[in-house]
Amino acid sequence: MDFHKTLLNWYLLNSRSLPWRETSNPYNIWLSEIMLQQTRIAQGLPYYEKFIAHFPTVFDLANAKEEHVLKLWQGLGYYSRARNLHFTAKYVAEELNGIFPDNYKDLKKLKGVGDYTAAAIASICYDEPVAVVDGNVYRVLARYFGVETPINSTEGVKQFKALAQEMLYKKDPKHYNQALMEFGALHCKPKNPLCESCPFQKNCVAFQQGKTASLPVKLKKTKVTTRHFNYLVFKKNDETLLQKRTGKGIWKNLYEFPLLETSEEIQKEAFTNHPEVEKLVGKNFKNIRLYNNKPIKHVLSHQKLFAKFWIISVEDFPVAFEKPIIATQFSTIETFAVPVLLEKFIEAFHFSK
DNA sequence: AATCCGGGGTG
DNA sequence: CACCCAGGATT
Repeated sequence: MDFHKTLLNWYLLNSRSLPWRETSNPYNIWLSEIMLQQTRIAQGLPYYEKFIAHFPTVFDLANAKEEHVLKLWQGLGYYSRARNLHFTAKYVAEELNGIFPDNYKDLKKLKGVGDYTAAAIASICYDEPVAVVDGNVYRVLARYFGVETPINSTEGVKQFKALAQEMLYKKDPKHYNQALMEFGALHCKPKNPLCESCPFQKNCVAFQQGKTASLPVKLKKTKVTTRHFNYLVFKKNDETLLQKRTGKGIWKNLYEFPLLETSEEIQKEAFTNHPEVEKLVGKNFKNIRLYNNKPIKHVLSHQKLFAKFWIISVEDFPVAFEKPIIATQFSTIETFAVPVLLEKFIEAFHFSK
């Protein structure tokens, strides 16, 4: 049996019911594809529902404030996706009359839309015969054909892209593409794939040669740096201070308490004597208490963060900040987009005490 | 070509 | 703990 026939038959019996499968509206498909980049469906699904409810059309998204978009994106990670999403929504609404490009080549010009996403939208919305190559596709093809080229090498990317395009069932790219990804996600899983019930068993090189567990091949892992964050949680009656993260680096355009980063974990005496702290609050160390004696560990893809939250009670807020600062009632913090690390602190910390 | 960018699930 | 997820942008 042909590969595509077996695949599409499997898909017919095993596909999940998902909201973006009920439509061919490029706005919905685009939104879902951006959200699902490096993100599991279970994690992205509630965000998709939330965005569609708040922004039914690309015009609604274009007219929103970036702050609102980031707030709704909060917790999903890779926040450049949200910023690019908003940028592209404005572009499509204002420059393209709200009409998305209808082909792979032009879709790829949109900010935040790369090879994968352009192929997904083009095939799903417009039946263009372009193969998607995501993590699932790499895995299924590497195993089925026994390809040992590292999937994240330049050579591997080229090879798998060509292979995927060659295998593509051009008469129905929309369902073939989704079927291949769905098969990788549900059946040909990274760990414990369901080989015993696999319809490709007979022709799968990895299964025949017992290589399933070692495919696909991937080059090294990224090295993780460690950082130490000290958050200054000012407390003036029911108000506190927030700053917006700008420039490069993590959490761009999200909010946080004023931050003092140190090269090592810092204890109370060193903290109160730190020049930056003295500059802000003087030597009034009696008003400073440490919320968590043990640093809170927060892991990102390239960084391991250790955070201490210092509660600083004041009668007047300092004015010596270098970056713009916002005074807000603690109960109003929830309107700001903050990293999950801070969201957890805010939830646990009872500001009135 | 390498590195950066989140957060959560899985084994 | 290591690995992965419906990747893309930047350097």
